[in-house]
Amino acid sequence: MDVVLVRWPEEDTRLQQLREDGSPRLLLLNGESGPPESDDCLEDWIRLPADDRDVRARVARLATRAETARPEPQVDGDRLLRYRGRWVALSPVEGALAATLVDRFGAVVGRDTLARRAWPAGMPTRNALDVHMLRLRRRIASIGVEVRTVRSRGYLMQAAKPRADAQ
Amino acid sequence: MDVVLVRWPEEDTRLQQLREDGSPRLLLLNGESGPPESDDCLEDWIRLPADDRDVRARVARLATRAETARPEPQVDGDRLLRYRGRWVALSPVEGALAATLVDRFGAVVGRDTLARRAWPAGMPTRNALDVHMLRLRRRIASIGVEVRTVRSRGYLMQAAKPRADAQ
DNA sequence: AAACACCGTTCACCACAGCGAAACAGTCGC
DNA sequence: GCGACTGTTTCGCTGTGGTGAACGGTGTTT
Repeated sequence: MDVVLVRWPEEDTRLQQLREDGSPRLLLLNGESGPPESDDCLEDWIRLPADDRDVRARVARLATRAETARPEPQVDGDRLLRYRGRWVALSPVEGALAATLVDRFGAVVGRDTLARRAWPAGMPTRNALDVHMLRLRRRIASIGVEVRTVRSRGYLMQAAKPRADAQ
Repeated sequence: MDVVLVRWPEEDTRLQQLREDGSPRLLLLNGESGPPESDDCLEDWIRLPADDRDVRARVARLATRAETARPEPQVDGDRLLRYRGRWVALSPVEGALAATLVDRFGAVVGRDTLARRAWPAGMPTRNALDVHMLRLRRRIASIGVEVRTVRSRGYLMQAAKPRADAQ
């Protein structure tokens, strides 16, 4: 999503509209005007004149926040798992598992739920799910998605976080 | 909560600690150093020299965000203890104990109350509660929650503060 | 003050179940 | 025939809950 640059306070009307839309925005403060009060994470400001790198850094940060504000991946009709511009092709079974996990992204999905979706007629072996989950994990790691185990409850899909513990 | 001012890049070590703690922080950039990459809403930066009003404005904004973005932890249906975007999976016994403590977050919960919730039929051993409380403590430390003992009264769950005045 | 009981912490150990992972084999499509 | 996909077996790690015991701090009794 693009970050909108707003001169302030000149373009206050435009700012109000952007706030309502939830568009990420960077306010460029002219002269002596004080910074506006807003605790919205998608709004930032900088006082002019400013280093061009600093402006770009704030724009980039707002863009990242706007991206991560809705970080749900999706599985399209061709069994491509897409996430933040990247994608991987999945096999039929993996696609079914991934679709189920994406539906409840960030929450736990039970093993039985996953099994019914992947094998409506019944799971071939108790261990089949584990093996396919292992293969799914290795694929989606390349696009920054991970599946974590919640013992005796199921699996949970989330954005891959570099740090270990907790997410 | 107080916003911490950090000179950057000089105090990088301190910055890492603050990030882990989830403390709101304002980076004061010296000279030519570029702004750090972080999309955390509780982190902001400003280039020195800066107008004092601007620094105060950014500090105030961070403080507001820190206030509003401070919910209580929560134990969901799958026994995940969630807190400030992070989570850990709990075992059944730990989940029962954590749920009881979360219900009275910040207040003391008696040992008998905890024991009844975890073992409705009666506690197996005398120190079973202690052992499970020890395990729960170690687990939840990773997401910034702690359980403190109130001798002969019970236990109290709260946000983990890396405070120096303890002990 | 010393002895004591009480309370809580921490560790080591065990048995069990869930899950991970490799290795192998069968099937299908190009 | 080759590679991708899938199913199956086997081995072993690790989480889990329970138990006993050592350790230490605290307040009370003698």
